Amino acid sequence: MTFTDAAAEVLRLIGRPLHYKEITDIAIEKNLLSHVGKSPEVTMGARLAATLKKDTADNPLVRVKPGVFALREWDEKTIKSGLDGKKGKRGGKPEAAKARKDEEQPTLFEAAADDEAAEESDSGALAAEPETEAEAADVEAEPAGEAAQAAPALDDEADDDEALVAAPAAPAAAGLNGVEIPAAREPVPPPAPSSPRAAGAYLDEEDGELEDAEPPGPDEAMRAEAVAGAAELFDEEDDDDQPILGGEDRATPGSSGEQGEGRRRRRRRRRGRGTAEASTSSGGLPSYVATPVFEARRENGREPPRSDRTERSDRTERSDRTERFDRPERVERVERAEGFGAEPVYRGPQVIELTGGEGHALDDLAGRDLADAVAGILSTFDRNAGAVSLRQIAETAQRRGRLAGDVQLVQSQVAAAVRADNARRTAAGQRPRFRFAGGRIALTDWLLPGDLARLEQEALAAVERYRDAARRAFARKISELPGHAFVEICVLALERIGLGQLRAVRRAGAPGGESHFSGALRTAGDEIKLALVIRRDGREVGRERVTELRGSLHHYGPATAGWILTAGQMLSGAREEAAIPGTAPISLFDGLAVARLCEDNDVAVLRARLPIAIPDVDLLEALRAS
DNA sequence: GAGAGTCATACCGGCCCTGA
DNA sequence: TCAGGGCCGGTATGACTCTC
Repeated sequence: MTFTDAAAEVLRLIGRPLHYKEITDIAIEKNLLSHVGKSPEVTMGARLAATLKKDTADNPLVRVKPGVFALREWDEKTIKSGLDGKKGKRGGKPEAAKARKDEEQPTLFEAAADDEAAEESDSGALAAEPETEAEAADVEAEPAGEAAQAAPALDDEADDDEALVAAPAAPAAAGLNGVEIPAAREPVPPPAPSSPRAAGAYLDEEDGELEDAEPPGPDEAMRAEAVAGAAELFDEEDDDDQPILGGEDRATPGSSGEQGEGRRRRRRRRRGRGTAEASTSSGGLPSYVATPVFEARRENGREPPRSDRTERSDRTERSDRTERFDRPERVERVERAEGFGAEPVYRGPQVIELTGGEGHALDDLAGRDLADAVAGILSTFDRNAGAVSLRQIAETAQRRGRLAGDVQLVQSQVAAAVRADNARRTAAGQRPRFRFAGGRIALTDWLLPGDLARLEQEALAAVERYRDAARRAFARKISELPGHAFVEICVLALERIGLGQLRAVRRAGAPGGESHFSGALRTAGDEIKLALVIRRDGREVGRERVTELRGSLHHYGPATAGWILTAGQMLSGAREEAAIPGTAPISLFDGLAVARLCEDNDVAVLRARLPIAIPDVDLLEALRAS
C-alpha cells in the first residue's frame, strides 16, 4: 500500500484527524506500508504534502492543521471533535511546532501490544504473552475497537507525553547515576507501596482489557481513548505516593520538566554530547551498555572504564583496544569510518595523555594502561640508540611531571607491567610490544624493518575498517530480522554476558512492538536486577521511552536498572535522558551496540582469523648475540 | 512519463546562553 | 532584566532516483 493509501486507511481506522507521524506509526504498526524506508515519517509527510498540493478530486485527504490530516469525507464536526478532544486533554500547546505533541495522546497501548504479543506468541518467540484471554478478542474487535487499538502512538514520541504525566515530582534516588550501572548497587529505595488508588488503577487497567473485548461503538471508541489516557501506565505512577525509582528532580516545580503547564519546555541540548559523567560511569557493566553507547568512546577518545566485564568480552574488547593504542610511535591512525560508531582517531604519540586519562601519573597507572604509557615514553626515544633502561623511563616520566612516587618502585612496576603486557598480547595471538635486553626495554617495532612496521600498521588499519564494515553489515542484518528473531538474538547475547533469571514481563499499557523481561545480571559477588525492553520493531528510542522505563522499574521484579535494546537508533534525547545523574540507570543499546554485544559474545557471528607469520625478533636478536 | 520513495535542505519556532 | 544570537528539533518542500 502506498503512503497516501496507508494514511487514508489509518485515518479511517482511527476515525479522527492525526498527525502524519502518528499516521506513519500506525501504518507501520498495522503493516500497511508496502515499503518502509529510513525515515518513513518524513516520507509520509512529504507524500501527504505532495498529494494535497495536487488537490485532485480523488485525493481523500485534507490538512486540518500543520502536519495534521483528516479524511476529506469527514464533516467539520468530526474533525473539530477530534481536534478539540486533544486540546482539552493536553492543555493546548502551540499549534504549528507542537502539532505533533498535540496529537500525541495516551491511548490503548495494551490493545496494540496485545496484537504484538499474540504475534510473538504464535511465532514461538520468547516474548511477553498476552495478559488475558480477552486479548484474543481484542484482535478480533470491530472496526471501532480496532480504531481504539490502532490509536496508540506506539513510538517513543508518544511516550513523551506519557512521561509528562508520569515523571514524579519527587527527589531522585540519591547516588544513582543515569549511566552508571554500578550505581544500582547503591542502596536503592524499595518500591513504594502503591496507594490504594494506584492499585485500583492497575486493576482497572487489566479489567479494561476484558471490556475491550466488547465491540464498542463510535462513542465508546472515543471514551475508550479517554479511559486509555486515564488508565495509562504512567498515571499509575503519578498516583503512587512515592517515586519508585529514578524520580526526577527535573519535575520539581519551576524546572524545565515541569508539569501541569500543559506543555513541556524543550530541554536544550548541551553543546558537545557525551558528558563526562556519561563517559566515566559505565562502571561495573560492559562498556557497550554505557550510554551513549558509542558516543562516550568517541567523545573521550577511549572507551569508558570497566571493571568486571565478563572475561570473554573483556578479552575481545581488550584486543581491539590494544590494536588501537599499541602503536604509539605511529603518526596518525587512519581515519576511521565517520559517523555513528566511529572509533576514536589516535593522533600522535602522546600515549600517556591518552591512556593515562586525566593526567595520571605513571605510578598511578597499572596493567595495560601502564604498559601503554611506557610504550608512549619509549616511542619518544631514538630507536637507533637501542633499548632504554628502566631508570631512564622513570626519569623521563618524572621530568614530564608524570611521576609522583619513588623512582625505584616505579621501575619494578614498569618491568612487571611490560612483561604482563607481552604475555597478554602473546596469549591474544598478537606480536609483543616490548622486548627485554639486559634489564633494558625496547619496542619490538624498533627491530622491524620500517616498511614491515608500516605495512603492519596499514594492515591493522585495514582490519579496523573491515571490522567496522562487518559490524555495520551485521547491524543491518540484525535490523532486518523479524521481531521475534531479534528478541531471540538479544536474549541469547544477554544470557552470554551473564544475565540470568530471564522472565517475560507482561506490561499492560506498554507500547506495542516491544518485549519486556526482567533479569538478573550476575557480577562478581553481586547481582543487579534489570528491566529489559527489547524493541521488536527496530524503531528508534526517544527520551520518553527512557523516562517511562525508569519510572516503571518496579514492574520488573523490581529492577534497579533498565536496559533498552533496539535494532534502530537511540535518539539524542534518549541518550541525554539516560545520562542524567541521580536517576535510576538506564542503558541503551542501539543497533550497533546490539551488534557489538553479539560480536563480543559470539552470537550470530563467525570468527575469522588471518594468520600472519612475523619474525620473532626477540629470539632472533638473542641468537644473533650468542 | 507518471507515480512513488528517499534524501537534502531551507525555514520556523522554542530554548538557552551571554552580554549590555 | 531583557534582547540578541546560536543551537536544535520539527516541518515542508524540491530534487533525484527507481519502477511500472
